[in-house]
Amino acid sequence: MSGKQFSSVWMRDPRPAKSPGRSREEIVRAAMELLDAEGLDGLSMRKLGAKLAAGATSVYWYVANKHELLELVYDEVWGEMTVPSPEEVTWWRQTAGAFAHSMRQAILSHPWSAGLIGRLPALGPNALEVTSRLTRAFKNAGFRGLEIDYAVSTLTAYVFGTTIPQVVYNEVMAENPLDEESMRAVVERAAAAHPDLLERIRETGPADLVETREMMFTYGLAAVLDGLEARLVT
Amino acid sequence: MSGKQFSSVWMRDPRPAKSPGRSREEIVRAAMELLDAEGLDGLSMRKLGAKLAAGATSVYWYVANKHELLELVYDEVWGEMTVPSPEEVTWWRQTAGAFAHSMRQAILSHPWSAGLIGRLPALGPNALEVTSRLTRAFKNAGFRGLEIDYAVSTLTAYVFGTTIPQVVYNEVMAENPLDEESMRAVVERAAAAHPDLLERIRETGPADLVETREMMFTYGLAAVLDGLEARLVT
DNA sequence: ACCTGAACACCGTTCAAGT
DNA sequence: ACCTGAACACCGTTCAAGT
Repeated sequence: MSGKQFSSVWMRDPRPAKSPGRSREEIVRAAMELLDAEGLDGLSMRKLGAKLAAGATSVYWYVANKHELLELVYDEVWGEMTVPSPEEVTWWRQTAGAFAHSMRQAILSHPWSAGLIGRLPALGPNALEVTSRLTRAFKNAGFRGLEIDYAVSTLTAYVFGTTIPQVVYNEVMAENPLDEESMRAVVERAAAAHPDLLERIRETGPADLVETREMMFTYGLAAVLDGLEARLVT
Repeated sequence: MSGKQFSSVWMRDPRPAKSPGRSREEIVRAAMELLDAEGLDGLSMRKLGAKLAAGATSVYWYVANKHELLELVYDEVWGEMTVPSPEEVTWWRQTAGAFAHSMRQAILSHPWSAGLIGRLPALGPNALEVTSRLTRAFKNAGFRGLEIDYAVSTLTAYVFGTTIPQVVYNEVMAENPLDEESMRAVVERAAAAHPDLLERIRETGPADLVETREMMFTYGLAAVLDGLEARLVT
């Protein structure tokens, strides 16, 4: 396949970290600032070095390569997702719903993460923590055995699957100098061969409205949770 | 945000295409072969030129830049997804299920597409065709207004969300020289702080078995369709 | 232990020049 | 109309050398 070796950061022991010089945390923080400001393509090892007021290659002392660095920042995004504790919330649907919204929010806050999801495994400590808490929540709800896994992956799949396209859409809109009207003209021209789509677009209105997006997300989420609940009752 | 201009291929008129020299189709085909063989990082404009027995930059005559080329190959993946016609299939769940499986299969057949999903909009003719057919299918099923959009996006979200992590997982496994047992050791070490996850892993067994994956996909799909159906009946 | 600079092998893209 | 090669401005990464 893609010849290069992989080797995740999470599969090797980290540096001793004596602390006199820079730290891994500092580097990760700087990388995230660069990413938030300039997007995925805006992050280069050289720019990162410059931002740290260091030589272009000093980052390599703390991180084996760029791939590892991306794994680290990706896990930071997982760190912004929250799963309420059983003490805070009693109904499992409330737990699942709160998590889903926080996951969506984390990705929207760091749009570059959408470009990472298809390339990095979610194996960092934060990702594991989130998965673990979700697992416990579904177990407490009464799910058993494989159904726990089904529930967890169906829920996260829904959030990924709805949020990623939205991030992409946001970027197209942001980077295109088209005003709203001519944008719509382009879309309609593209959809001209598909009257059904045209009808949908006309009826929906501008799909970039925040509330519309939020509503669609919440509605689909309810459908997914309903489907899971049906399995729970059976 | 990410300073660069965007401008999708689908938003500008294509070259006249007189046909004496190379063609856009030929280029797209060669690019896909390169991608299938070497993955996303294996595709460079220079290598593509070489594969076409052409100068390194001759591709630029047919395509404005690499981003456009990626949009074109991405839409080819959409071209491999199928939505059964109403004549072939009468029950909407059958249509949705057949589509979901073909979508999953298309992504698994071209793993590099997983790395594209978070970066490109699905605005090509094939993507529109698929979306249009899905829209009609849900409409025929009795969905109305916004619920059609909810249904379409919930379904595709589920497929994206489950298939992408699987592709990534496959790649980690393929590129890691770890045998199955030491791989498991790594995972268990990582999950040591999370007994719930450990239990799940132990109970599930090696998660890379094709049938296990297929089963999980089908099960979660049923849950999603149940959730949609509940909305349909109401 | 940590950081540097030079160097290597690659990129994507532009453009004047060829046919 | 199509293709080329040289050139530009960037990459990620290695490594000997510094402190």
